[in-house]
Amino acid sequence: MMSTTSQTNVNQSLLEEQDQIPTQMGFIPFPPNQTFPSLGCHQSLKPIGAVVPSPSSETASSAANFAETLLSTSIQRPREDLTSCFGGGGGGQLLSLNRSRVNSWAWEEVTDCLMGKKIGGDDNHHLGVSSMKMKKMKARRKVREPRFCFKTMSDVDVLDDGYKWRKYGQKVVKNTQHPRSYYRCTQDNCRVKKRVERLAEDPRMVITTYEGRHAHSPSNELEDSESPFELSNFLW
DNA sequence: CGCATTTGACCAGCGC
DNA sequence: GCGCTGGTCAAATGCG
Repeated sequence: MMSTTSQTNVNQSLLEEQDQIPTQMGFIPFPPNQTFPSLGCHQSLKPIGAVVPSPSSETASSAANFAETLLSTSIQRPREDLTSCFGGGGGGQLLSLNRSRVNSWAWEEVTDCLMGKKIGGDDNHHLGVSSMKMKKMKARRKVREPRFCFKTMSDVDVLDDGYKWRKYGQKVVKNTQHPRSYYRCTQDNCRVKKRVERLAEDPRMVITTYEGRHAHSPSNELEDSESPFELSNFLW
């Protein structure tokens, strides 16, 4: 457990660190005193902000809507507040507006997601082994899912979010001392992935990035009395 | 023995 | 065109 004072300090330091978020996504700080029950967080886990694909000015309001959808399941936050986080309120410079070519796909698809479109159709299942492998190799670069990530103050790397994950890779990325871990949802028809890494500047901070939508409910029936319903809402 | 994790290799995308 | 980097695969290994 950490005090409110130290949590505030963390939030302040985060505002300085936002430009160093690896994916250069937008950052939405959570209210210091709020917990994030829909993530199934333990008390030791302190989500302090969410990161979404960096919005351009014309899509800032959509980003706010997106974030609102994600966050409204567990915390109450005025819409105007969110909008200001994305620069829509003027002076709310709480995120990096760099929209690199690398993550532009993510931003566009998040927008598609907001519009209710289905993305990432998965019909390439019946292929010969070698060609399938090649298809996979190519597809894995082209087919991208909407992403959402957040920072968490935690001793443990992997959040207990109610879903079962299988680790499929680990990589030391440039300019970081801590390896990035890659996880995939263990459900057969679920293609959701997540990446977990620690901030180089502050190893106490864990950045978890979710990619894709869950096509099922959380695997473990949460004894958590909070609200499994909210959980499924949040993690798609 | 079955499942999860580790880890080296491979590939595609990107910048120069 | 080449080298670097991130993301993924899959065989090897570990663990219950």
